[in-house]
Amino acid sequence: MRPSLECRRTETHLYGVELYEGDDAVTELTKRDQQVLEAVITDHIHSGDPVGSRTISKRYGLKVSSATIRNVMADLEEMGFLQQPHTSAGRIPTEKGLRFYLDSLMQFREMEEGERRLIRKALEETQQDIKGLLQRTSRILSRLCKQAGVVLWPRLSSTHLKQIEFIRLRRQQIMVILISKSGLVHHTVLDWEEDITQDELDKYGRYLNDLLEDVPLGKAKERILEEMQKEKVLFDQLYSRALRISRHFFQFNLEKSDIYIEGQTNLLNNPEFSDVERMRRILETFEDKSRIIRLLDKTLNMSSGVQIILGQESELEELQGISLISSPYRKGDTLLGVLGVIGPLRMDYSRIIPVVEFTAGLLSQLMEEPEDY
Amino acid sequence: MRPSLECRRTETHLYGVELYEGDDAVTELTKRDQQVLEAVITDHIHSGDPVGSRTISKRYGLKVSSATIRNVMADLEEMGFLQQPHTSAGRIPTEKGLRFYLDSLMQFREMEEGERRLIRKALEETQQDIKGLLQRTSRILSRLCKQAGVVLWPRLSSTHLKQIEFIRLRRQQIMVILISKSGLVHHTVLDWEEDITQDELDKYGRYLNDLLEDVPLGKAKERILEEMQKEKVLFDQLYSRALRISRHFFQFNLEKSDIYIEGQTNLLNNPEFSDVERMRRILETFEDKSRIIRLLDKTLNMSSGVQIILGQESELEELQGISLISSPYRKGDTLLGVLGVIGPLRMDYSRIIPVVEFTAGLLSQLMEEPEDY
DNA sequence: AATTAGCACTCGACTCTGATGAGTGCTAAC
DNA sequence: GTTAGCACTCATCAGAGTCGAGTGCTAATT
Repeated sequence: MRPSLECRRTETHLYGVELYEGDDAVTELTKRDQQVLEAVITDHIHSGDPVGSRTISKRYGLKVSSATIRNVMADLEEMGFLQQPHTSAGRIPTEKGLRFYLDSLMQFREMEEGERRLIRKALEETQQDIKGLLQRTSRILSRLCKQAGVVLWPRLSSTHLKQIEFIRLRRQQIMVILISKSGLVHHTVLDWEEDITQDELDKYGRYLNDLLEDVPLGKAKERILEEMQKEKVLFDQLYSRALRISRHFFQFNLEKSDIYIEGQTNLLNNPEFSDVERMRRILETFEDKSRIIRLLDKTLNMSSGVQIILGQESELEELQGISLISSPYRKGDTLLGVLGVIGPLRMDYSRIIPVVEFTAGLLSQLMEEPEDY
Repeated sequence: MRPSLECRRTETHLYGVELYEGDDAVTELTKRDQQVLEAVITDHIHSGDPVGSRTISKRYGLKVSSATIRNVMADLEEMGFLQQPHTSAGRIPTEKGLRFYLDSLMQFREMEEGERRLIRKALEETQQDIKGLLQRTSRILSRLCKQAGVVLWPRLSSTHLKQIEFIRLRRQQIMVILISKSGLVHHTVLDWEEDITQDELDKYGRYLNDLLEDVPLGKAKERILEEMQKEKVLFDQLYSRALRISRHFFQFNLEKSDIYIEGQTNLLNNPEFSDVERMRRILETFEDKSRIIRLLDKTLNMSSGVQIILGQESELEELQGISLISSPYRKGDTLLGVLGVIGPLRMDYSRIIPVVEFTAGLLSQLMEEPEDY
C-alpha cells in the first residue's frame, strides 16, 4: 500500500535533472510517465524486488491496463529512468530515475510524534558532553532509519577557543590541549626542538588565551601571523616561541576531523547486501574513515539543506549501490558538521529525509544553547 | 604440508584439560591418539574442512593404514575431542580437542624476521601519541594475523598523574581534563551544583596536582579521602570543594576503558563466517564494545602470558565459534591493558601466539621508555 | 591382540531435467 | 491511443541421478 503523503516538496536540486539528452530533442515526461515512475519506485522501495506492469496497473490508481503500463515502462527504460535486471523480470529504477524522483516526484511523509520524541529524548539526555551527544545522535539515526547513522565532528576551525593549554610531557615533547567553546576537546603531542619548562609553557598558555579570545579558530592562523609581525613580539623570545608553537599546532590540527558511524550491522539486513563480498568492500570503506570524511566534507560546503548522494555521484567506486542522506548542522551562522544516514539506494526517502532534517535541526539548536555564564 | 615446528611449549593452562571424565576411569590418550589429534587439528586449521582418515594416514608420518586411523578417530570422538559434522564427513576438533591441543600438543613456530620488522616499524613510528600508538598496534595485529586486532586501553587507575586541569565551560558545568604520565588524556564534563570561577578552578588544579603527584591513580581515591580527614581541610572551603569534585570525578572515570578493534572485515574472509546472519551477530557484538571490554578485562587479571579463550569459555553466546588470543601489556610491574587477536576457532595458533606475545612485549617496552626529563 | 584390506553404506555436493509462473514485447482489434 | 491476447523469455524450484569422500564393520593377516 502506498503510504499517505503530505504535500511538501524536496529542495534537493544538487544534481539537476537532465531532461535534455545529449543532442536529442526535449524528452518530456508526461504526467502519466511520472505517475508510473513514481509507482515503480515506491513499490520497489518497499518490496526490494523488480516490479511488473500488472502490479502497477492493479495496485496504484492508474486507470489503464497492464499493457499500456508496459509501453510506458519501455519508454521510461529507453530514457534511462528504469532498467531491467533480466528480460523477463520487472523494472527497477536507475540512479537517474531515483534522482528525478527525489527532485520532482517524492513527497515527504509527516514525522510521527513518537519519532520526534525518541530523537529528542536521545539528544537531550542530561549528560552534556559533546562526544556523547554526537555519538548518541548517530546511534538514534541508525536505530530509527534501520541503516547506518553517521555524524561528522565539528572541525576546530569552525569553533571558538575556550582555552588552550600546553603540558610538558618529557624532554622536547609537549602536549597541546585545546578546548573549544562548544566543549570539544582536541589534543596532540608535539615534538619541539627546544626543551621548555612547564612554567614557561604556562605563560604561553595565558598569552595565547588572551590573544585568541573570541577569534574564530578558522582565523587563528591569520591572527597569529599578524601578531608575529608586531615589533614587541619579534624580539621577545617568549612571545615569538609561543606563537611559533601554536602556529605549528594549528597548521596540522585545524582541519582534522572524525566521524561516528553507528549501526553498520543494520546494513547487513538489507537483502541487496546479502552478497558477502560486496558487504566486505563496503565495511572496509567504513573502516578507513578518511574517505567517508572527505565525502561528508564535500557535502558540508555544498548546501544548507538535506542532500542526497546516490552511488555513482559519490565518485567512490566502493560506494556503488550506496546512498547517503545528509544534512549539515550548525551553530548560528557557521556550519559545524554533517550528519546523515547511509544505506542502499533503495531507502525510504520520504520517511528518512524528514528524520535527518529534524535531527540536524535539533542538534543545531542544542549547539546554539546560550553560553549561560 | 606440516609447517616446520620449533620446540617451545605453550604455558596457557587457563582451562585445565579434563582427562578425567565424570565418574569414568582415567581416559589416557596414547601417544598415537595424540598424534592423530594433532594431525586432524593442524590439517583442519589450514584447510578449514573436515579431515578424513585417508588424508591423515597419507599426509602425516604415521605408519598405519587409514582403517587404524578410523578406529583411533572413533575413540577420540567418543572422548569428546573430535566431532563429525555429518555421518559421511571427516572429523573436526571440538573445543575440548582444541583446548587439549593448545595446552599440550601445539608447538610454536618461530617468527620470521620480516614479521618482527613489520611490527617494530608499525609501533616505533616517530609520532609518540599514545592513541595513535594503540591504534597502530591493533592495526598491525589485524594485518599480520588476517583477523581482527584488538587493543584495550590502559585504565586511568593503572597510571600516574601528570596533570589535572579544571575548566569552566558554563554555569555549573566543569570540564575535567586529566593527563597521565604515559600521555593518556581523559576528559569529562561534570555538572556541579555550585558555580565556580575559573580562577578558583585553577587553584583546585594546582592543589590537586600537588596532592596527587606520584600517587598511582588507582590509589587516588584513598589519598583524597585521607586528605579529607585532615583538620586544615575540613574547614577550608577551597580545599574541601576541590576534593569533593575530584572524588566525584575519580568515582566515575577511573575504571572506564575503551578498545580499538581493527580489521573486522578480515573476519568476513573466513569461510566459516560466510553465513550472513552469523556474521551480523558477531559484528553487532563488536559495535557494542562494552561486552568485549569486559571480556578483555577479565583476561587482564588472570595471568601474565598469552591467553586463549575459545568460544564457550567466553560465556558470551554471541561469541560462539570465536576465539580470542590475548596478552596483557605492562609498564614495569603494573599491567596496563590487553591486546590480542579475535578470529574463528580455526586460527593458526602456532603462528599467531608468538606474534601476539612479541607485540605485547614490544608495546610494554615502549611504555617503559625512560621518562626522559 | 593389534592391524589391515575389503566392502557396503551414508550423505553432501553437483548436475540435469522439467514444471511453474512472473513478466515481457508484439500484433491486431477496439 | 488503448487493450486483449498470445508467444516467448528466464529465474526459481523441486526432483532424480551421479559422484565421491568418508565412514563403520567384519574377516583375514601379522
